[in-house]
Amino acid sequence: MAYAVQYIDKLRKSGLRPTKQRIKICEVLFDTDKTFHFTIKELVKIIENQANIKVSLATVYNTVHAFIKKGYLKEIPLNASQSYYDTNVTHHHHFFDEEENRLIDIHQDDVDEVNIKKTIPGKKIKSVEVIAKIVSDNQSQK
Amino acid sequence: MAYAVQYIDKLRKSGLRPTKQRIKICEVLFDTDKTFHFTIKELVKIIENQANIKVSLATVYNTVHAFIKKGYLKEIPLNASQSYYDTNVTHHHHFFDEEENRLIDIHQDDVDEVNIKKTIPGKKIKSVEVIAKIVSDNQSQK
DNA sequence: TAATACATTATATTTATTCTAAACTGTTGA
DNA sequence: TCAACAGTTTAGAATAAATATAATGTATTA
Repeated sequence: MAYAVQYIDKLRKSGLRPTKQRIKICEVLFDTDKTFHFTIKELVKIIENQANIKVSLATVYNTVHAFIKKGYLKEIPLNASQSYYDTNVTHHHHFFDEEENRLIDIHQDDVDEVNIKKTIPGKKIKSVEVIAKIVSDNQSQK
Repeated sequence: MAYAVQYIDKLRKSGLRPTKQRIKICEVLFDTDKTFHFTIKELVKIIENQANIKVSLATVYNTVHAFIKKGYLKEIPLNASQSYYDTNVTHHHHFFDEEENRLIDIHQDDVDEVNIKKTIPGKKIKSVEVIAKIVSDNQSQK
């Protein structure tokens, strides 16, 4: 309950009324120093395991999307059957291990700033994401 | 028919027998200087409009996936409901215009080489993709 | 050219996501 | 405080992309 006030604020700023379910979602997402990656299904499972509150898929989808729109969460661009989300909304990038279906953060400091020289008339860049796919390194040859 | 021999070769190297349908798919994908982006549905539509050959979704999926595995096509990492593919398999990046659901190439020359300092034990980098989301630039303030 | 192994197809299945509509709850103002 | 309203939750239905299935057809080979 420590952060309830913040969560109510976050929800209101996202245009959502603070309800039991939504506050529970906030607790799972933001009640820790550590950021993490998740899918909707995983988030539902975490909530089920942590609380005696029942939350429907629809509510979770709605809330997550509202937070993304507001910038409190980020969707990670990937070619996976499910969408992956990130509680870390600071500027950083990702490794994606397709063999293990695992995402790993790459800190901003570990990549030089991506500087794109090309521009598109009437458009501005909203975000720049680097996705580096990694695979098992079965001994470099020789 | 000009490139039939190449296509048969591409198919065989991908572990596929050259059939009418698959050669038609090759013609649509590779019978031009220009590279392009496509979804499976779009590809099926192009084939239907160009040929009197009927090709099922399943065949198109199978063939496209075999080509991706072999490196003749690339899948573009995105959060869209459908998968987007690219006939340009050279090293380059993309703008994604979410408002118009449109992909635009960014040539290698228009981005500095992305140099990732972090490494993951036992893993090597297979590919590095930059996705820059763009939105309408409704006048920069002031 | 016959036998075999692989392909094609229509259709069914699976699964993530979105939609719907009925029941419920937070909010507002009297 | 409470009634009325607007927004919310939910189970289940709907949608749609992608994959699987199995019967029929075709390329390959010896």
